[in-house]
Amino acid sequence: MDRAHMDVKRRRVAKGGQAERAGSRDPERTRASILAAATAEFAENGIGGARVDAIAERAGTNKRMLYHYFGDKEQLYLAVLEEAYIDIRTAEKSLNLSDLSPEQGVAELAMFTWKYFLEHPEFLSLLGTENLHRARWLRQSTRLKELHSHFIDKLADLLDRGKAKGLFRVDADPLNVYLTIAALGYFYLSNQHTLTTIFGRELADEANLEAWKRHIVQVTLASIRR
Amino acid sequence: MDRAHMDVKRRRVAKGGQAERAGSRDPERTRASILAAATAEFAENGIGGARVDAIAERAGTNKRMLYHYFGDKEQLYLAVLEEAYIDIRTAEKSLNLSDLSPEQGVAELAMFTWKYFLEHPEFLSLLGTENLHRARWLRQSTRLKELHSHFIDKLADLLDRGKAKGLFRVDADPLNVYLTIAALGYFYLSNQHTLTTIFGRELADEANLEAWKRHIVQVTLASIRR
DNA sequence: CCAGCCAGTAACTAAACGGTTACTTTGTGG
DNA sequence: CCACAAAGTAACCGTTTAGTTACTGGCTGG
Repeated sequence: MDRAHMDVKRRRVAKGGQAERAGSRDPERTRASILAAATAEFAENGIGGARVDAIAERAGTNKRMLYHYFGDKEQLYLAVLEEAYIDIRTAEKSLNLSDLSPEQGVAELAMFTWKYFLEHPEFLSLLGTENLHRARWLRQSTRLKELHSHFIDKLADLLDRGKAKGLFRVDADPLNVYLTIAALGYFYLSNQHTLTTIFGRELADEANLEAWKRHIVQVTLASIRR
Repeated sequence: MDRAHMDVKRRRVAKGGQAERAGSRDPERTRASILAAATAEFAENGIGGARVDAIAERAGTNKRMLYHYFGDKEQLYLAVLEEAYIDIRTAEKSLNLSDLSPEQGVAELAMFTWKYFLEHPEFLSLLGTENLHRARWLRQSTRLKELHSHFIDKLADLLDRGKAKGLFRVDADPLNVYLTIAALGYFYLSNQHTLTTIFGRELADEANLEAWKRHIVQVTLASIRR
């Protein structure tokens, strides 16, 4: 056999759109590939419906590696959840609300959140799964408790500026504002399949998505304006 | 054995709060008991996590009866889903919006929806599960397609009365109003576990629940008022 | 009054599942 | 250059799972 002489340091190029498959002898990539495959599998099937064999196959590797890197199915799920939260909080950091007027800042936060939810359906799905289990894994996670919401403070500052200018109600609460934004986006997207089936409006159509984004901004601002 | 002489037509009284157990020789009750047990099991664990054995045990019967009445696990899930939708639409019929002023009517609908969600966590959970699977079973269901939303029409009438009086914006859309009400209630309750963990506010506290109900009413009205 | 049918039980089965074992391959430092 | 550790493979294992079989008990109508 001369297979040993081939494939030296040559790495497979990831095919567009698909999760990267594990390369040979590249632990970093194998780990990442398993995590990506697990994210998709857990998001599509929930924790009870996800299959360890399916994850290994999607990752282009085998179960042994999955257990090698992540311990067991539950720890792998936790790693997926942690990564998902870290990703959104990291993305939120790119928002610079302090440069904007209070109204623009709230509008920007609402549009950012909407866009993030729209582009990351797997995040919404994982949230749903985690809540089904009453945040059992999230509560365990030490990593995520620290993550907290430094970001609620930034929103509080924004609201305070608006209150000082007499634009916003003095009782406007930052967590309530965020919950309002998140609720309107989350429900529309995560429940779109049952809603579309029952009410017969194609919620996923471009025009409807755009209209709902405007609706979120309008509603959020209306709820805090004096 | 004289077991045969006991238990004649004597039926077990359901214990408070718990799902009724199947009685002997009472097909109606056995069926209902399996359905109640399945509702709880699917709501707690999702479709992939629900166990047929667990359902049979919770129902106080055995698997054979479950397959006898419902065919298989998926058909049982569909029966649970159908019942859950029929229950909420039936409850909605008790709302008499036409007797109220437009503003009172919208407020009443919002409070009704909130109360229903609060008292039926299993319904929220089943919605989440069904959406995870892209409404796969709901779309199959012929029973539910007919159910539709006769109720959106009643809301449209209410809005029209408000528009005629110059109270509501002429572009206020009934489906959007309902989505707004449902979104704010659904997200707060179904995601309460992750939200409470991350943001450290006990969303399930009585005072917070009451405040959020008022928030929903206020936000909904603010979004349609001229 | 009993034949037949329906409710109900328990033990079983084949397949799928999460997790492990025994093994091979390969890059790297002494 | 080779010993060793880490990466990777595939076949395997015990358990759990959805679904079935073979059976019992008892109500009902002819």
